[in-house]
Amino acid sequence: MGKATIDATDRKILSLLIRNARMPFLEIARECGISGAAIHQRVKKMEESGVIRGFRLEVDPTALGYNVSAMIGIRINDPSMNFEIVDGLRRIPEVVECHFVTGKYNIWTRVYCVDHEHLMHTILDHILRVPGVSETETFISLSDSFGRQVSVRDLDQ
Amino acid sequence: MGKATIDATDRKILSLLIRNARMPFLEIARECGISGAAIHQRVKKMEESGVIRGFRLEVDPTALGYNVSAMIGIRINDPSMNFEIVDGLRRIPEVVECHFVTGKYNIWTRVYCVDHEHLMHTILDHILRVPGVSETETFISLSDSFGRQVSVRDLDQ
DNA sequence: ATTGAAAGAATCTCAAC
DNA sequence: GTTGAGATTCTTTCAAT
Repeated sequence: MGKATIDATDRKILSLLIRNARMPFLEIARECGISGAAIHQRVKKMEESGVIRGFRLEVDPTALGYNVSAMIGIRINDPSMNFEIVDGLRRIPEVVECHFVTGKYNIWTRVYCVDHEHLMHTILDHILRVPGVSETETFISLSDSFGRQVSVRDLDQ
Repeated sequence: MGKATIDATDRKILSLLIRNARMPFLEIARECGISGAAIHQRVKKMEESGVIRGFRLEVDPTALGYNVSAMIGIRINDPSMNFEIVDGLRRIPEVVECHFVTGKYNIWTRVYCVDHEHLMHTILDHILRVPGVSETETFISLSDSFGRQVSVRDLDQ
């Protein structure tokens, strides 16, 4: 478990909100067998403690015109510039994810682009021009098979 | 743009809901300068057309006890088994993302585990035992620098 | 598509346990 | 932590434009 203490009721609340983040607290209350006020209080507490990072809309990228997605492994030539490099990547709107990783790449990113030309432009004119970035390797995503949240079952059992 | 037609008002609605998926429709209505009923109707339409995939709670995985995340590139030995392999991966709860990609890996996944032992167990006893999977390469995520949705600005302009 | 109106439902706070 | 009650606000539908 993490630093914040999460009980079975909290886990049930989380699992319901993961399915539908707009589920009314009163409906959650009926599912959990406690009052709406208690749900309200527990959700607020989990927001404050950081267990809940936010309520997000999931949008189909293709509906917004983003038809190409790719994973890009990045090697950097100066480990002391980590934060500057991430900041540089953050300024590129096509880059939607960024992680430091172990192994042959130093940074792993995911980008969304309109088409292949846009992807090429994003890599050559933006990612490779971030100071400190030395090489990239691109894996074009042919289809998203699935994406979901971590499971909320009780790991302590 | 995608198949569904999205105008500037829809984009504004999406950008507000991406920030906070529980934002009341009446508040969105005030921001957009149209009625709550119109927002309600537009959101419902975007849900039906698939532009909106869902309203999701974003949870901090470490709060649930998942302290290790990794990207895993997978090579498969039988391209005709694609769907069976994805189904096999879907049955592993630790696998939260799965995409077909071009390049040296055929499938790219992301996993969340409690610790390194759990990660090793997940790879050796679950992922590598999915029929059709031949090799894996693991990149442990040292830290998530950022993660966000695609930008909703108008690409047509 | 958008609107206002109206009924029903939900949110949020609070004093009390 | 939990509760019920109450004031406020939101959701949802619908007939009309």
